[in-house]
Order: sequence, then structure tokens, then C-alpha cells
Amino acid sequence: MTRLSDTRERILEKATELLTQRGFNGFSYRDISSQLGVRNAAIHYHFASKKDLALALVEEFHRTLRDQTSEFMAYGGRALPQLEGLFVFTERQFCEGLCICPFGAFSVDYDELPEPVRQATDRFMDDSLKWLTRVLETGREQGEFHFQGDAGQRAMGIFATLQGARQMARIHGPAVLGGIIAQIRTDLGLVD
Amino acid sequence: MTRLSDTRERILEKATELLTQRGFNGFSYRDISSQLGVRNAAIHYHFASKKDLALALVEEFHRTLRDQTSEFMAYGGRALPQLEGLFVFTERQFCEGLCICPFGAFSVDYDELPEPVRQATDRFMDDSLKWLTRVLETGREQGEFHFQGDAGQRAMGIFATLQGARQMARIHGPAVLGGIIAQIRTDLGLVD
DNA sequence: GTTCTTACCTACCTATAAGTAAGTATAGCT
DNA sequence: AGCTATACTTACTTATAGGTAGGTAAGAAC
Repeated sequence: MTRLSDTRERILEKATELLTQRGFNGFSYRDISSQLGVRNAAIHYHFASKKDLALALVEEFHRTLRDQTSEFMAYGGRALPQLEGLFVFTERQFCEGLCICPFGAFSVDYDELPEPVRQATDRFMDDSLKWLTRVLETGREQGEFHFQGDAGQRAMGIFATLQGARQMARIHGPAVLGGIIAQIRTDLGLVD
Repeated sequence: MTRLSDTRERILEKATELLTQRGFNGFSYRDISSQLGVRNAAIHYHFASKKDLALALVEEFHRTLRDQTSEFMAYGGRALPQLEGLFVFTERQFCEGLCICPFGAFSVDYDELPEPVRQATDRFMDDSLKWLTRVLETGREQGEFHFQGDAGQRAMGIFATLQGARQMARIHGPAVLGGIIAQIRTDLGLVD
């Protein structure tokens, strides 16, 4: 079969949407199958258990992040466009209906996640943090960013803020997200 | 009956714990009843539906906030101790096992929440924002805080950061929460 | 002392969750 | 033409979800 079915991809896409709108415990195989017009068992064929689906979702995010960050890298190592890329990415995801951060969704259910999913989530988070830490350090050295203290801490703070901002924006409207992002810029000494 | 049963309060307490550890869709009446040693129907007696339980939980948080903020007010209107009170409150809740912010937990499931619960959540959030905005404005006038821009925006950003920080701290350890709170202080021009 | 109310309990119901077993259509390979 | 792998399907199972009907023990009100 030269052309593989796109059902697997459609399931992942729909699952991402449902995950970011309802959390991992907030959607079922039935929700996916009914909206895609396939049977429940078709999902089990591709993802034997919900645990496997969770794992695939985390790995999907991880891949997206890698693609996105290597795209940032193409700017030639300058820090500012990379940071702006993160902001644009966050806002675009939000506008596309991926309301809350997938990582935020998983963090709510963290204790009940099976061990492999937890590990994958940790790896994903570590990579994200490493990338943003490097961007912040580079930007400070280049004199673009101005902030005190450890860059790693600052990176953690920015991710926390973005994650929280998405959740708040969902309730108070999309404008909140832009406002909070503007504030992060201000705190990094970037004047508009 | 002079002495009312404390079952209702015990249910609310346990539900809060479960909500902040698993999200609203992550626990069942059975989880509560089995851990409290009562029957399922006892919970339905006090909270006819899970919607009613959610409503009671939000109102409980709202009451706690009111108590807490009026306690802050007792400091005589000075802004700094009020802000520090929020930080202490957040860290204490986290240490007591109330991992994620109850509001964060609800925001994940926001779309499926029944309308009255959503409205109660909105009122709770509005009150919180109003309070923090006033604290920030007062502190800036008193010369204790130094920040640019709108105080309401800043308040929104701080809540978003705290909410995200709790979720991150759950995975990366409690130290993260303290680190991010320290950063909020820095960004408000408070030197340690 | 009967009645009402509170605060439950036992025993159930229906819907839905995740998951499985076995069958089938289609395409490519030999 | 026959075999095999892929990508499903129908038709279940078992467990659990939220919710309900009806009963009951015990104190309060009259």
C-alpha cells in the first residue's frame, strides 16, 4: 500500500483538539470516533489503549516543538526572533482552538498518567526549557534582553506564565493572552 | 438538631483535594465516598448532582478568598504584606497537597461546566482580579512596587504565572514555585 | 406519643467508559 | 490465482460513571 490511510493522523489531530479543550479525562474514544465517522475499534487499532494515545500525543508535541525550534534556529541564532516565534506559536495554537497548553492539560492529570507518558512529558518539558534558557542567555549576551538572575529560572517562569495565560484567556477572552505576552516583553526589557 | 453532621464539610474538603489533584473529570463520587467511609448516596443527598458539587466548591473558594483578603486588609492597607499574603497562601495550599490551582482545574474543563458554575467561576475570578489590581495600584502609589503599564493587566499576569507555576511545580518539584514567586517580586522592583 | 425532618443506607438503573474477539474488504506480492 | 498485511468493521464484555427509589434510625416540634 503506497498511500497509507490518514485515519491515524486524523485521530491524533482530533485527540489533540479534545485534549486541549477538555483535558485528558475529559474526552473518550467515542468522542473521537463519532466526530471522525469511524468506529471505536478503529482507534484501538491504531492506539491499543488510551495510554498509547497519550504517549503518541506527547511525542507528537515533542516533534512539533523540534520542528518549530529548528525553524527558529534558521534565523541565524539571533535570540529575539526566536522568542517572538514562541509567542506567535502560542497565539496561533490558541486561535486554532487548541485552547489550553497540551502540557497544562497533562499536568492536571499528572498523577494518574502511566509512567511512560510521564517520562515523555518530562523529556518534552526538559527540551523546551533547555531551548528557552539558551535563547534567553544568548539574548542577554547580545544585549537584546535585560533581566536579573538565572536564565533557567526565567525560562521556567515564562513557560508557567504562558501556560496560565492560555487558561485565563479561555475565560476572559483572547485579548488576555496578548496582554500578558506584552508584559513578558516588558519584563525582559524589550520596549515596543 | 443542634449539632449538624460534618459529612457535608468532609465531602467538600475531600472533593477539593481530588479536584486539585486530578481535575474535575478526574474524580468520581465513588472516590469521595470510599475515602470517607460513607455511601455514594450520602454525597447525592448533600449535592444532588456533580454540577451542584462543582458550584459548592467554587463558592467555597470564593468564601476562602474573601476571608483571606479581609485578613490581608487587617494589615492596615499596606500593599506589600497583602501581596506576600497571596504568595504564602499559594505556597501553603501547594504544600497541603492542593497541587494545582482550583481555578486552573476548572479552566481545563471550562467548556463543559454548566452555566451556573461558569458564572460562579467568573465572579470568583473577577473578585480576585479586582483585589490584586487594587493592591498593585496602592503599592505603586506608596512607592513600594515599581512596574510599567496597567495594574489590571499586571494582576492578570501574576495570577496566570501563579497558576502555571503550581502546575509546573507539581512536575519539577516544589522549589519551582518559590523560584517563580521570587521572579514576580523582582519584576515588581522588590529587592530581597 | 405521633409526626416531621434530617441524614443517611441498601439496592438498584441506565449510560458510557475502555477494551476485545472475530470477521471482512482491499491492495500488493509472488 | 492464492497468500499476506493493512485497515478497518460488527458485536460484543466488563467496569464504572452519575443518578434514583424507597427504606430507616434518631432527634426536634407539637
